[in-house]
Amino acid sequence: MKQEARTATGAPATLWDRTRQLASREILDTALRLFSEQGYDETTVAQIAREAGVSQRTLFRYFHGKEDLLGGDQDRFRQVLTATIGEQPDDAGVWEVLRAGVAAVLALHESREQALERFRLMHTTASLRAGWLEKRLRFQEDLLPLVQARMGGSGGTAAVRARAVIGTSFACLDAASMTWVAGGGEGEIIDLYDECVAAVRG
Amino acid sequence: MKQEARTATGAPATLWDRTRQLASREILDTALRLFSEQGYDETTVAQIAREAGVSQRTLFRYFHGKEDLLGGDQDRFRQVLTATIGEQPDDAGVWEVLRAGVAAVLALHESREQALERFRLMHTTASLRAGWLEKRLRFQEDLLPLVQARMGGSGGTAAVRARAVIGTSFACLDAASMTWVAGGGEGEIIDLYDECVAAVRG
DNA sequence: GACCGCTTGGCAGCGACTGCCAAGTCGCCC
DNA sequence: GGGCGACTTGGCAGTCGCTGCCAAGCGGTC
Repeated sequence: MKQEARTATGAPATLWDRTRQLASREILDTALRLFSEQGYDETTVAQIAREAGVSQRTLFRYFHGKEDLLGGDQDRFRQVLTATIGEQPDDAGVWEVLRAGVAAVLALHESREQALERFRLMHTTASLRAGWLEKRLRFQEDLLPLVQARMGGSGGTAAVRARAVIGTSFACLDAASMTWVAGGGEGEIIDLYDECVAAVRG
Repeated sequence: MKQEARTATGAPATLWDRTRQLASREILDTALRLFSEQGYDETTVAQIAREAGVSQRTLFRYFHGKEDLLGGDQDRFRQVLTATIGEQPDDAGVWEVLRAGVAAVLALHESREQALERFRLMHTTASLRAGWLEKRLRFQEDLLPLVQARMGGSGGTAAVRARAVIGTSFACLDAASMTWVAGGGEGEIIDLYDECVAAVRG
């Protein structure tokens, strides 16, 4: 499996790439549909593969695991997050920087409905939630040097404090999205996030 | 499998209970030893069962899953946490209350070495970390009503803010324990925790 | 000593996931 | 356009965590 090549227009170059992209979408859509209809744990990978028209073996070549079938590409997630935070102005505070990162990540969802469904599944399925939290923690470690550089302060304890601030930011995102889902998708997640940060720092 | 009965002195009543307790310890010790020696993912449940002298089937009757073999009984965890937080004076602030809960949970470890080894395994093994984070999130939901009652404030948004504060507290515990492990177990976790909270609220 | 209840172990089976191998398809170059 | 090489696909077998089921064994009690 090769890295996907694209032309300057963003359209896939070869037939292979086009089929690959099509298959990927088909699998992703099928998975989200089945998860919504019958629940995550009640849906087997074999069923998704069957209904998407690929073999189970191929499905596992496209995605690293069942969890990846929801939420899609976490690499893109990571890229957007680190890029956004990296390109913030130097004089911006840590909290502003992290807020920008959160906003950028939230903007990745294609539609409000899709975002709601994904968050709903995530917060109601223990195994999914665990997986998400784990990935999240890896993002935190990625962000550590970036944030640490902005915090300055005394050397020895800089890492702890940076970790704490990043962890808090994500915890606020969790609290916000959870509440957003509980409220049926009313309002904006980022507003809830702001309220969370205010409550913590208040 | 029945609930374990104990006499007034705390000693197990029947022979069955005593053997059960012995088997439980044997399994737990074997698991921790093997995890330390060869890693969590590299250790199979079958191996633990074999070396502990029980069948695999019995092991799964004692513990709900492989994850429970590290960190032991999360019910006790939950009990201590909610009890400690519940019995804090009414005029104590949310942050003090949560700090007391964290301290009580940290005090549950039998020894410094055991705590260090557990945290080390937890923070270096992705699957374990995921499981821990998931349990943690369930604790957060348990604590939600207790904390929310203490925060008061305007009704509509009380839940979000309570979730954010609890999440932040746990995030600080994570940051503290991670840094503690990275430092080889130097100093006290609770001090690092305090520094984290200060950094966030500062 | 006999009966009842709880525990134990083995077996079969499911679901996620991986390595391996053979067959098929695409792209490119002669 | 044919053929070669690169890449993808599917199937099979196997591992590991985990569960349900059933028969056998042991502890406690009358």
